Amino acid sequence: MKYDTEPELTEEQLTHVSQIFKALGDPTRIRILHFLLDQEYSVNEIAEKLELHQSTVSHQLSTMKKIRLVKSRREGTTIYYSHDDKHVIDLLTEAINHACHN
Amino acid sequence: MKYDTEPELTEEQLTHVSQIFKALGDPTRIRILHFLLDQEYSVNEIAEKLELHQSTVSHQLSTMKKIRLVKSRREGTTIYYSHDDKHVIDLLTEAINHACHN
DNA sequence: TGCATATATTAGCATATATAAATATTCTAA
DNA sequence: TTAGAATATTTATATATGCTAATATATGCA
Repeated sequence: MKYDTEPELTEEQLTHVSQIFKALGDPTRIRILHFLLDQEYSVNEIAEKLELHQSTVSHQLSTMKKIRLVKSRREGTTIYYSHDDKHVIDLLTEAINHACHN
Repeated sequence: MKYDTEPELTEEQLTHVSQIFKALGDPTRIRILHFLLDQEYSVNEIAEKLELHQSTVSHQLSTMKKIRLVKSRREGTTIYYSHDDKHVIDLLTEAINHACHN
């Protein structure tokens, strides 16, 4: 039996890649990330615009921040979020573009 | 309050895109898809090479087949699987490449 | 200090899903 | 038609996760 010559994935690669895809595998997180495509927004702005509970947005932002998909910036009591991984944004927009003409 | 001018994602786009990312968000499925990069393999070959239970491989292949990530071909009692969405393969390899130098 | 606003965290619930063992199905060959 | 091989399905279990309400924390201001 002959097998592929592709190099095996390392444990780290597997973990990292699946973590990112897992984060993108939820409609709510996709909506949030997509909303942050070109501009930063506060938690409340995101919640209002996307019609989500404040705690839901905060929670999902925190999960995305843990794996460096978004970053935050404080201004008084307000915290602005923006995306923090251009490559992930590229993956997302490519997937969306592909979903369009399909 | 001013909001982004990006077009809102449609329900269909959201569902489709999150479905694909969700499928890629599991290490076992990534290993299987990656193993199928350049060549088709039978269920047993995949199970042996990746050291997974036969039922696990069969189950994961069936979930990926449902959403057209893989396709199958029968030859006697053996069923060969291969990937069926070049674009998803591209997303995967891009993510892996990025994970390498990171 | 005390109050209001914005955000974060906690806890509970419901749902989803990954794995594995056991069983069933499908096909080939004798 | 019957046995064996390959794959699929069923069932059970454990784990993860998304959402919500409630509460906590942090900041700015009177």
